[in-house]
Amino acid sequence: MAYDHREIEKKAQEKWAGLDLYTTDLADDTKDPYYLLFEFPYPSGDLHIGHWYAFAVTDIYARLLRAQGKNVLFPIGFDAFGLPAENAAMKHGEDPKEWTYANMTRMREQLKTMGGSFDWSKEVITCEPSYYQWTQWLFTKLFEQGLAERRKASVKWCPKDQTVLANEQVIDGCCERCGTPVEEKWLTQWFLKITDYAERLLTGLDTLPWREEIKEAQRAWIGKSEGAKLRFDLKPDFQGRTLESRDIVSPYIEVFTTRPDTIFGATYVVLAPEHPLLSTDGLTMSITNKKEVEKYINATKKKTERERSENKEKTGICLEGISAINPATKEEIPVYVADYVLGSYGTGAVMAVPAHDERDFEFAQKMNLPIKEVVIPERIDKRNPPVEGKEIVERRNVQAFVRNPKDGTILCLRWKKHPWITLPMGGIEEGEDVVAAAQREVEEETGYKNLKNPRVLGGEVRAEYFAAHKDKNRVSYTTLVSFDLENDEQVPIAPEEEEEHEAYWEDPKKMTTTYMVHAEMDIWLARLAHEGDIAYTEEGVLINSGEFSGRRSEEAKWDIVDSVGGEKATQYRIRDWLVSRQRYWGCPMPMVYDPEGKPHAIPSEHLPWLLPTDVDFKPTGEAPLASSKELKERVTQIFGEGWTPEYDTLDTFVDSSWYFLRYLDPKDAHDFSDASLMKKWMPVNRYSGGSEHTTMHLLYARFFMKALYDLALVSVDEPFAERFNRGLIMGPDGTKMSKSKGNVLNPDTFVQKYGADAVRMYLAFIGPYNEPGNYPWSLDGVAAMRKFLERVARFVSKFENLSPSSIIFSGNLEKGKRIIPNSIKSLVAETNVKISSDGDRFKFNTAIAALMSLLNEFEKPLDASKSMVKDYVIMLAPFAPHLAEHLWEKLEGEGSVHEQSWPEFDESLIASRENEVIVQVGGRRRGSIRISPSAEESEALTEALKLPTVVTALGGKEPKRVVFVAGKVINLVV
RNA sequence: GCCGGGGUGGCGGAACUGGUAGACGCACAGGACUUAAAAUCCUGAGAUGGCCUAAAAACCUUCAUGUGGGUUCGAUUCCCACCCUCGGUACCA
Repeated sequence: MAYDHREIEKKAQEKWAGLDLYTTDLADDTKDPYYLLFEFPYPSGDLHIGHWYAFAVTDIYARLLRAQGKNVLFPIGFDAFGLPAENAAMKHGEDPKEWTYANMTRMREQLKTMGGSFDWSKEVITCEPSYYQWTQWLFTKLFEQGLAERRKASVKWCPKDQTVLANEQVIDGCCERCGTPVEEKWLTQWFLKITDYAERLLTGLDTLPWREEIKEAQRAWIGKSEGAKLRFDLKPDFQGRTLESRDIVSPYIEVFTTRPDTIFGATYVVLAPEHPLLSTDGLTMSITNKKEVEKYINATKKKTERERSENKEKTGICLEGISAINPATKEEIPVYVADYVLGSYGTGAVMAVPAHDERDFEFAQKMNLPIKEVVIPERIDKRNPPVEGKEIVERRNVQAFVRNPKDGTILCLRWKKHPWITLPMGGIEEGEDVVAAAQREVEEETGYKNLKNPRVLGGEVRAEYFAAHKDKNRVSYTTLVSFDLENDEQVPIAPEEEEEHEAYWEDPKKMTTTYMVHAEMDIWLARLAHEGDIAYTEEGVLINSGEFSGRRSEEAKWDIVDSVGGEKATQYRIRDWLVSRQRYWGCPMPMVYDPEGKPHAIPSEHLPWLLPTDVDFKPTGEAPLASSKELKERVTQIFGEGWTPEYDTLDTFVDSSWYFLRYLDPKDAHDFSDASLMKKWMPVNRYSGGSEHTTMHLLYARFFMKALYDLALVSVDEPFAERFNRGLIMGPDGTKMSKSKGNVLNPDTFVQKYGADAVRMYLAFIGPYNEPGNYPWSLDGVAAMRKFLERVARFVSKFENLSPSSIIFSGNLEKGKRIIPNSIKSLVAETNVKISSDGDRFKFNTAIAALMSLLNEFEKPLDASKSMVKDYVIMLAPFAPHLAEHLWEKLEGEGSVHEQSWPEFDESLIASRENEVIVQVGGRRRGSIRISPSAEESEALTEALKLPTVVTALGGKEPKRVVFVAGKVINLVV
C-alpha cells in the first residue's frame, strides 16, 4: 500500500475543518456567486452508494468552481419528515423523532468520511420547528391567495399506508411506496391549486436550457390540449320539471373536444358515471331505465383504479328516454353513460365520433352504433406531384387488392412507359357500384374474371397527382376493395391495355410505400392490417359536413365551432396537488376550524404550530393527530370553545418545495429567508438530482417559486437555471439494488478498503454524469482507481525535497538546467482546458481520463518540472481531495491545495501545437503528416505526396480534386 | 399505442459543430523482477484474410459504430425506412 488513506483522509479533513474552508460567505461580493444544489437526502439510516454518487460526484464540481474563483454555495440538509420514520415507530416501538434524529447523526458521520465540501453551517432540517414554522407560514400565504383550497374530492387512498396519495404518487394504480393497489375515496381534503399555474409552468420551460427529455416529461405531465366546449341540447327538455331548487339542471350537455371539426360525425354522446347531471332529479325523472343505469354507475364506482385500467373492454349503458341534439346536423342522437369517459377531465362528457376516435370506434362497434365518416385522408403524390398549369380533373377511383389464396401473392401491374408498380385501378363510372367497378377494372386490365369475397376497406382517400399517361392533374377519391382470386380463368386483354402495362403476381412483403407508386399506399397498408376496421384519427378533408364539406379539417375547425355556438377551450391533464396526509410524522397543517366548520389560517404569532407528541400513530384510517388531547386543548385555549384543529399533516413534497431558499438564511427567526440574499443567489445555478424527480418535485418546486413570485416574496419565478439528471448505480449483478434482492452495497466497506478518493473517483469515471443511465458497480473498477492514485503518489514523491524550480529530465532523478519541451507543456495546457470544459458539462469521466493520460505522458519518461507537478496536484484536487492535500504538503505547497487557484497556462501553447493531418486518398486513410495548423494547402499536398502509401494508392494518377481542411485532413480525390 | 433517450470490442465508455472509429480504464494474454506468489513495470490486442516466418514483429487487403437505403471527396455524426432496448405515460376526448 503506497499510502495510508485512513491517515491522510483523517488528517486532510481535520485540516479543512481547521481552516474553515467550506463555510460560504454569502455576502462576499468580491467573487461571482455560484449556487450548486443537489437533492437533500431523506435520513433513512445508512448512506448508500446512491448517496455517494449524488453527493461526492457533485462535490467534484463544487471544488472545481472554487478553484476557478467562484464563491460557491454547496449546502446540505435533510428532508426529514416522512413515512419510514412512522413505519419504524410502529415496527419497533420507537419514537419517529428519535429514529429520525439518530439516523441523521449517523449519516452526518458517514458524510464526513466522503470529504465533501458541504457547507454544514447552513444545514436545513425540514422536521425542525424552526424550519416547518416557515413551511406553515408559506402555506398560510398560499391560502390567503386562494391557492390552497379545501374540497370534497375523489382521492386515491392507500389501504396499507392508511393515507391519501397525490396523483403523482400513484403508479400503475398502486401506491408508489408500498405497491398496494390504491382505492378511491370521497373525502374532504386540502389542495394546492397548481392548475392555476399550468400555463406558466408550461411556457416557463421554453426559457430553460434543460435537456429536452426533462422538459418533454414535464410538458406531457401538464398535458395541455386546445379544443372547444360545445353544447348538445337534450330532448325532452326537462328543465321545467326540476323538483328542488338545489338542482342545477342544465338542459344541455357540455362536451370538451379537441376535434370540433368532426362534429358532423358525432353519432352519440357519453357521460362519465360521475357526471353531476346524472344525480339531478330532472334528468333521472326522464330516464326510463333508471334502475339499470344506477346499477351500472354503482358497479363502476366499486371498481378500483387498477381494475378499471386492467380491463379495457368498454362497457356502458344507454339512457333510455332522453336524447341529445347534434348541434351541427340537428339530428337526435342517443346519450350513454360509460366509464371510458373520465369524470375528472374536461367536462366529464364527450361527443362520440366513432369514425375518427379509436375509443368511440370500439364502443360503437360493441354497441352497434352508427359510424359516420366525415374526414377523409389526403395525400399529395411526391413522385408524381401535380404539375402547375395543367388541367385539373376530379374523379372517383377504385383500386383492387386481389390476393391469390394459393400462395398469398398479390395481383399488380407493371407499367411499360412509366416506372410504376400499381394495383389494378381505374375510374368508377356513373352510377356504378365500387365493388363492380373494381371487378371490371381487374378484368379489363389483367383478364382475371373470377373474384370472390369482395370487401370495401374503409372510405375514400383524396389524392392529388399528375397522371402522366393522360397529361392531366388529377384529384382522385379512391376506394380500396380487396378480393380473393377464385380461379385462374382469364379473358383476353384489349391491345390498348396490353400496351400500357402487364399483370403479375407479387410477394406481399414487397408491397411497400416505396415500391408501389400509389400515394395512398401507407393508408392501404394500415387498413389491410386491420381489415378496414380502423378509425381515422388524423386531419384530412371534410366530407358529409354540410357547408364545410371539401375544406381541410384543421382549417375549418374554428368556423365549425362558431357555427354551432361553441367556444374555444383549453384543458390540462395536470390536477390540483392534494397535500393532506393522514399521517403523523409530517408538517402539521397550519389551519383551524371555527364552530361553523369554516377553515382559518393560524396567525403567524402562533407559528410554529407544533406537532403534538401525545399521539397514537397506529393506522386506524383516521389521522393520528386526532388522538392528541393536547392539540385539542391548544386550539380551545387559543381560539376558544367550539374551534377544532386540522388533524392532517402536509405532503412532504411541500417541505422540499422551498428548502433551497432556506439554505440562504437557515437560522432566520423572522422570515422564511433573506430577501437580498435571495435576490443575489437565486435562481440556483445548477441543480443535480435523480430522474425520478422530474415530474413531481421539480414541478412542485417550480410552482412554489411562481406562487411566491406573485406574492412578491421572491424576485425570480424559476428556481433552477440548470437541471442535470443523473443515472443510477446498479448492483454488481447489473440489476437495481434492493434490500429484497440482497444486492445492496454498503459504501463504508469500500471506503475503508480503498479510501474515499478512490470510491468517489470511480463513481465519477463510470460514465457521463449529465445523462441518466445505469452503471453497474464494479469492484475491479474501484481497485483500479486506487492503483491509479498510487501511481500518482509514487510519481509525485519523486519531486519531494527538490527546489521549486527543479525539473526531472527523462525520468532521471538528477537535477538539471533543462528546458521542458513545448510538446509536454502543451499537453499540460490541453489537460487543463479539458478538465475545465468537461467539468462544466458534468463529464467527469473524460476529465479523469485526461488526468490519466497526462500521467502516462509524464511517466513515459518525459520531462517534468516541479511546478508542473504542483499544477497536476491542483488539477487532481477536485477529484481526489484528500490525496491531493497530502501530496500538496509533500511538495511543500502553501496552505491547502483547495485554496489554490486553477493553474494558468499560455494559450499559445495550444494554438501553436503541431497538428497531425490525415492524408486520405479517395476518402480512405493512407497516412498522416505533421504540419503546422496554419500551413497552406499546397504545403500539405507536397508533404502528402511524399508518403509512399499515398503514391501507391494514387497508382500514378493525378488527383482530380483536393479537399483540404486545415489542421485536420487532406483528401486526394481520384 | 403514444412521447422521449439509446444501440460503438469480452465489459464501462471515448470521438467538441461531418474529417485517424475504439481515447481512458476494466477484464484478458505474453514478458520482466521474484525461489515462488502478491505488488509493480513493459508489451499486445476490433474482426477477417494475405504476405513473410521455426515463431513472432512489421506490412498489406477486406469488413466493421443495430439493419437496409440515401446525401457527401469523406458519415458513429446528417436524411429516409425498419429492428431492438431503456425510461416516461396511458381510455386525458
